[in-house]
Parts: sequence; C-alpha cells; structure tokens
Amino acid sequence: MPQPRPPKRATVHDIAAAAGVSRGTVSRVLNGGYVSAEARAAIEAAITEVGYVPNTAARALKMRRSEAVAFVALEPHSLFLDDPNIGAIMLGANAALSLADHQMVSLVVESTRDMERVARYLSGGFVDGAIVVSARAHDPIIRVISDLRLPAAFVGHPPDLSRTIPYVGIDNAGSAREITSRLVATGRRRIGMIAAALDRDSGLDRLNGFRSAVGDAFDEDLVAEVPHYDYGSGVKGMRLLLEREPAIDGVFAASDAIAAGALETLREAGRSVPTDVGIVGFDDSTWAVRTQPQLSTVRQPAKELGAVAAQLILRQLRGEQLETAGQLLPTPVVWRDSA
Amino acid sequence: MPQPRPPKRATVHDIAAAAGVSRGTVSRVLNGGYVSAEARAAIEAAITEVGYVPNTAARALKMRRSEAVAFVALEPHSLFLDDPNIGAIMLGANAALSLADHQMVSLVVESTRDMERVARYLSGGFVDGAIVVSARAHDPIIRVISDLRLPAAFVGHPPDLSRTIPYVGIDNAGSAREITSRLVATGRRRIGMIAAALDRDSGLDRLNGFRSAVGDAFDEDLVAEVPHYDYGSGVKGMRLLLEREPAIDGVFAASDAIAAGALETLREAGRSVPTDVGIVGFDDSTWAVRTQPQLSTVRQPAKELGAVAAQLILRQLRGEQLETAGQLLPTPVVWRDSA
DNA sequence: CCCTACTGTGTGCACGTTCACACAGCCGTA
DNA sequence: TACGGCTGTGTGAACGTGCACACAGTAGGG
Repeated sequence: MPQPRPPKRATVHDIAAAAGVSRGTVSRVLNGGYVSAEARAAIEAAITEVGYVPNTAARALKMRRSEAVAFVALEPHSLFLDDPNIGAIMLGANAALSLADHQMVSLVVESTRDMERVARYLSGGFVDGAIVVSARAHDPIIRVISDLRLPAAFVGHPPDLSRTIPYVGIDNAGSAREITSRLVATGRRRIGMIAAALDRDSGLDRLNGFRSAVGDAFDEDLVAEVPHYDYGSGVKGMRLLLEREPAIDGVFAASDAIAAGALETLREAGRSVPTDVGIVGFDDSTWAVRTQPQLSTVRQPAKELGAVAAQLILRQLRGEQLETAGQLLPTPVVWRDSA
Repeated sequence: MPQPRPPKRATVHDIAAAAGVSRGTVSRVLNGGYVSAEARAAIEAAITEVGYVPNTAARALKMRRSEAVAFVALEPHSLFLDDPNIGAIMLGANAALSLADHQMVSLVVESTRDMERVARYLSGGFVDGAIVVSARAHDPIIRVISDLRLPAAFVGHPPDLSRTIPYVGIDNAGSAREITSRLVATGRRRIGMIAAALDRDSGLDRLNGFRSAVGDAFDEDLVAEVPHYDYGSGVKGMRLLLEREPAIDGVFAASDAIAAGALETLREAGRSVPTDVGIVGFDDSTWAVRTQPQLSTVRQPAKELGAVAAQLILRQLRGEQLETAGQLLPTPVVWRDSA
C-alpha cells in the first residue's frame, strides 16, 4: 500500500535562506523580539515570496500546546439526528473556545472502533483538553482521560467520577420533580412517565425526580422504559403506557423529542391534549414549539452548558485550581399549552 | 499570562533506558522489524512499567501524515439545530473514514474569526485532508485549500471550482423538476415555491428545476425567497405566498424543514393539505415523517454523500488520480400524503 | 578605561518520533 | 580465506518549530 508524502512546503529555513539571515531572526519576526528594520523587511518579503505558512503542528510538539480542545460526542447517532441539544452544546462550547483563540475539534464515537481511535487521538498530543458529553460510567474514554491527566470537563457527570473531573450539568432530579408537580397540581390522577437513557445519570435522575413528585401515587406500571431520547422512543413508550393504563391522564416525557412522539401517538389514539391528557417534556429544544399544542417543558440551557464546559477547560489550561468540581445551571420551567 | 506546560510523559527514550536497549530497537518493537525474543520481552515489560503512550502528533510531524481528516461545516448554526441532514452526512463520513482507520475531526465555522482559525488549523499540518460542506463560492476556506493543495472534497460544489476540486452532490435541478412536475400532473394550477439559500448552488439549482417544471406558468410572485433551509423560514415563506396569492394550490418547499413550517402556517390559515394545497419538500429528513400529513419529498442520500466524500479524500491520500472531478448521487422521489 | 545595559544576530538543542545507515556476528558456499 | 546474505542492534539525522545562550557592537556612566 503506497503512502505518498505530500509535497514539501516552505519552512523557516527557506525564509532564512531567501532573506539571507538565520532561522532565529525569522523566528523573532514571527514571534516578537529585537529585529532591525531592514532584516524585518527582507524577511517579510521572503515570506510572501516563498509562500510560507507556519506548521502549527510542529509548534505544538515543541510547545507541548496545540491550542485545540476536543469535543467528544458519545453515541451521537440518534442525538445528532433527533436531538438538537447536542448541536447547541457544541455551538456554545465552540463560541467560548473561539474567544480564547482555541480550536474546537469534534470527535464522533459510534462504534468501539471509534472509541479506541478517539482514545488514541486524545492521548496523541493533538489536543490540550477534552469536553465529553453524555458519557456513561464505564466508557473507556474516562479511563484514558484520568490516566493521562488530560484536562477535561464533562457535560453531565457519570456518578463515579464526580470528585476527580470537573463537570457542568443541570439538576435533572429537581427539574423533573418540579414539572411533574405541576401535573399533579392541575388535578391529574394517573400520571405516567416515559423514561429514557437509564444507563446515564440524566435519565436516572429524571426518573427519581418524577418518583418523588408523584409520591405515594407512584406505580411502576406507569413508567415506560425506552432506550433513547428520540422521537421513535416516544411513540413506543406512549403505546406501552396506553396499553397498560387506558385511563392515563398525565405524562412526563424525559425529552421533548419523546414528548413529540407521544403526542403523535395520543393523536392517533384519539386523545386530545391537554384536555384528556396533559403532557410535559424536557429540554425546551426546537421540538417544543413545533408540536401541536406546544410543549410545557424544562428549559435546558444547552449553549450555556457548552460555554461553561469550555471555561472549565480553559481555566485548567491556565493552571488555575478549580475550587469546586461540579456546577449546576438553572433550569426554568416553561409553561406552554400541552399541560 | 502564564501558560504552564503539562507534566512530562514517558517516551521511547524512557522505555529504552528501562529496558537497557536503544531507541531504535524500541521503535522496531512498535513498528515491526528484526528484534530478538529477549529484547522484545524486556521492552514490552518496560512499556507497561513506565506507562508509555505513543505521541501520535510527533509521529505525524515526522511522517507528514496525521491520519486525520477534517470535516468543515460552514454556517452550521441553523443547520445543526434544524437540519438533520448535516448530522447524517457527518456520520456517513465518519463511518467511512473509520473503516480506513482515519480520525474525523469536525470543525465549526460560525464567525469570520472561526473562519480564519480553521484556515490556520487546516494549513497547520494537523490533518491530511478536508471535507467541506455547504461552501459558498467565495469562502476563504476554498482559497486556503487550493493554495495548499490540501486533499479535499466538497459536498455540493461551488460553481467556480468544480473542475479543480472533487465533489459529490445530487442533481438538485433535476430532482426539483421531477417533484414539481408531479404537482403539475395532479392538476394544481397555481404552484408556488419557497426558495432558500440562493447564495448556494443547491438553492439556485432547486429554483431552476422548479422554473423548468412549471414552464410558461412561471410567475415570479409565486416564489418566496427566504434565507435558510429551516422551519422558521418555512413559516415566513408560506405567509408571504398566501398573501400574494390566496388561491395558491401547490407549494414546492426547498427543504423538509421549510415544508414543515409551511404546513403549520397553512393549518393556521385553515387550508387543508393535500385537499386545498399540495405541498412537497426536499431531503427526506426526519422532518418528513413527523409532519401531519407526512411529506412527499426528494430523498437526499445524506449518509452516502458523507461516505463518498470520505472515499474521495482517501483515494487522494493513496495517491490515486481521480478520473472525474464530480459525482452525482441518485435522488429517488418519495411519495407520501402531502401531495 | 572598565563595567553594565541594551540592541541585534547566529548557533545549538530540544520536542518525540521514524528511518537510513553502519556494523557486528553467524552461517554457508565458492 | 574471502565473500555474500541474513539476523539483530546502535547511532545519527531529520520532520519544523521555539527558546536559551553566546556574542558582537554601541552607548552611557562612574
């Protein structure tokens, strides 16, 4: 298998030769330092002449700093396609890193093959730190990061690592309790939940919040477990609930996408929302305002989550000691028409 | 501003010292070559002892090959949030690159600041090639890529560069003509279009296809121009059309998201679809099956577009001469209920 | 006149890796 | 004995940077 090398490009040596000075002087023109006016002029002319573009990778090797931060999205399949949240987190992180002149590079992990390659990439010196979203407790990435002491920040925290690695998240349990309480307060009697992603802290905490809000009325049959936060899961989950309890009159969906799927299923079943059934979601994503009726939901500040995660990385890169590992962002409840 | 260096990590030198051999022998253990059994054993023991992880960035510098390919998403704001297409293209590209053991790194360009930084990153030696989606004719990225002769592939082709840089796309004009013809054939008399992204080839070609399908019946008033392919633009565009021509009975929307927005507007205006107005979209994205009624649309093979773009890069990296610059993927029309 | 300070420049080395080369020892054959 | 081929190892250089250091020249102050 032939692996041809790319064509040679101009380096500082070429500039030095063309301008009749030494590499050191060229370096001083590029990075600041004492340099005479005529030398500077000659070098600047030589730079455009030879078409020099700096090799940042070589600088990164020497400086042990690449000025790049990885954004690792685990299991993004349904996420990128169904859940606008991860896109918003990404854009929020990118904006914050951009202000500090750092390059964000997103890495996608779909398969175990991806997982290993990304782990190699993270440990290979290409990035100074990593933002990790939607990790689960035993993802190998976590080991790699803590073994290497790579500056990192989690969006949502896997329970076993909360003390060692900084994270930013939301109070999933509290928000779930708050929005479910509203269903209770408006007189709903048989309230169910479509619970997703119970292998993650976010999914588990939302379920716990729901349980604490319904209190003694909690009925295991009224919890439909589905794998993902996506629309299809909402359809499946709602069918399950209708089957188990035809008299259901309230639903807390673990995400807006799920709520949208549930809404469609209710429509097909001839139930009207919010008259027959009240339904609330989670995220306040683009889904929430596109359903009919619009969703009451918990606003997840996705952009801010990304921005704060970026700050956590930047502060570690500056050598700051982070006083507290974790940080939770406020999640206002948004009342619309679905409950 | 202090920029502390990260802690030193074990290198091949450390392994060599611990195993009592030279760096060359260590390299041969890692990369293959003649090495005695006892030396190999000693070195492998030393590797786990010192906790060695290879510095891929240093290898990349020496080899002039990073085994990484950039995925550049231009103006992703509404795209990542509203348009599932770009996510699917990304996943398709990642899967193909993954099979060839290449790391895909996605770069987001939202601001001119991003644009410059990404250009630096691309030219800095961090990646071997770049996949560029939704570029416009005069994006600076294009200059950087062609100046550097960086192996590249475009998804959708800016008209001025079609001959020099490989691309993969779809026949936007042909598909638009085909699906619009169906509206004509079913007896619609006043057919409008919500046209978006007219600064890109995709937007322009879809408009041209529409024009050729309606033929003499073309009426400029029945074309509503909107900036983006997103839901909000669909709402705005449909309002415009209803205002200009209350008797409108057919609409070609330049994307499914736009069609969804238009559908919502029609619902609010009390028009029934497809009885009063027939509407067709473009993309066959997740939107298409979530609207009520489901959308008739043009299936855009997003995953395949990403995969083919990845192949175009990989073949250039292997040194293959690409026989033909551009390639168009088939776009079947999917008939559902909206027209 | 010497010491110090400041400007301006060149050289050597390091970052961590891989590869080309040299070379040593061994064996078989001319 | 001399030669060539094979296995196994060490050394030096290079990839393209940036920085520490050395050093040369000038100027000012004691």
